[in-house]
Amino acid sequence: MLDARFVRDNTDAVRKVMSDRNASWDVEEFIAADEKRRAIIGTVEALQATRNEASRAIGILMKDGKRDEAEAAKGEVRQINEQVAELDETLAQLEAQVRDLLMTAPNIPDSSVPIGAGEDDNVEVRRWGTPRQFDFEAKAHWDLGPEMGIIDFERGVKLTKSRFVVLGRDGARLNRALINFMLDTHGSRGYTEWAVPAMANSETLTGTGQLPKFEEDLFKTSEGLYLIPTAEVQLTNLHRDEVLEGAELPLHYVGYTPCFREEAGSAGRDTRGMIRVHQFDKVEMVKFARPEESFDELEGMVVDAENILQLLGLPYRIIVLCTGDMGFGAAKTYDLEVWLPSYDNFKEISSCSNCVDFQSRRAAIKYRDPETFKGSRLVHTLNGSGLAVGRCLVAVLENYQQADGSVIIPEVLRPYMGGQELISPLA
RNA sequence: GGAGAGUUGGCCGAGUUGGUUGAAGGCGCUCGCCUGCUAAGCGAGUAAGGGGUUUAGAACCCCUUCGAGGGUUCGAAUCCCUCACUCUCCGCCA
Repeated sequence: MLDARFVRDNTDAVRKVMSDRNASWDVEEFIAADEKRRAIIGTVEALQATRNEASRAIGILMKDGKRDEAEAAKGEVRQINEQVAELDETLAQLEAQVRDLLMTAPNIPDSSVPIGAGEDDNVEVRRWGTPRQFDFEAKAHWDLGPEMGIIDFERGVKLTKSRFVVLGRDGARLNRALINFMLDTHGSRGYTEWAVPAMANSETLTGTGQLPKFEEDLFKTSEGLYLIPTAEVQLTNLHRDEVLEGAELPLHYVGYTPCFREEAGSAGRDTRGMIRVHQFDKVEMVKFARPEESFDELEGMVVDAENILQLLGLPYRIIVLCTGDMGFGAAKTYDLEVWLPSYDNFKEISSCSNCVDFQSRRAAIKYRDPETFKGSRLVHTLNGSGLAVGRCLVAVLENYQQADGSVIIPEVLRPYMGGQELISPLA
């Protein structure tokens, strides 16, 4: 959520930002509604002030036993209340309008973000590793997995529906090994681990920005709860409506959860394999930081995500998303893209964003630091995948496959698989 | 799922015959004093959100908020209704 006062005072800047972002957000409508709203608040509060005073006077009259005078004053107050009730109705409408507008406005990109229309304008920052040259015909995971008996697309459909997958045998173990490896690695670098519910209520989803605008992307239960699309939602909302101590910042959190996405509107994209499915596993990093340090923390978070890929020996590149391609709540986003032979290209495996105060304003996450300022201020929140487990599994299979149909297990994962070095093809 | 008790400021905790109670007291925290340092002690301050004024990184004024929402009333933390959550007992169950 944007700061209403900021929008009010920087209409031109906001207008430009919205166009940079390809967002159709009506600045004029907001300004008009907000102005009306504030005017009504003024009159309502003036009326309330006189009413409060009159009420107090009645109390004194009653105490003094001046019944008649008190009764006369009551009528006057009743009239004021009628006026207030009437104004309150229009005020409620205006407040709803202003809130809805504010809730659907995307975040303002940081000045360092490249301006661009879409994904073609994203800028590559750096690369690591060299994509392997295969001296045999490399297989895509959607062929390799079923042949090895470790990915079962058909039974995923049978059990649930399309875009759900089953992992079997060493595929299931590899998945679990990846999760534990990622959690342990981040844990050893100072991230506190959490295990959180896979379902969340609407306040939680509103706090991180999925609601109200993106409800169609979420699975909803009959009780009005939602399946989480990412652990970011839960890890960030851990501190909703809390005031953190400045001395304990920055906080570095990590958690593993399954993630659920409707993928409404992505029909036809990445339909083969398990790149885009309704349920996938992900290890997520979340940080709470002071405003002045949040962009440094973002760089650090990218390094922590990279570290996983480097330890796994998977080639990747890093890009900065341009204004037109950034997510709703982000002020700046780096994507990590891993090399996938089946795509003959890099594919997103992590997205690390600094949301600055966009989420903390919605979720009321603040911090105090008496040495530096009075009262409390909004913290900055950051989140990043560390990493998407399913896509990582795919990357391992495809990049480490051998001519005989087996797959070498990266060394760092072997301790998590009982020392096993190889996933063998089905006999 | 059934019965009962509860939900007050950063924390603990008073306040239920409705009326200067946004709320006693304590802890914590901030500033000052005192002591050779620390501790103890003394004094002062210390909620959030919103609107407005101004010599505007600060100050002042007003409104709202005592789990949430609604109702009664001139006036509600205090009375009534609905919901959520917590605790205790019972039932059920990984």
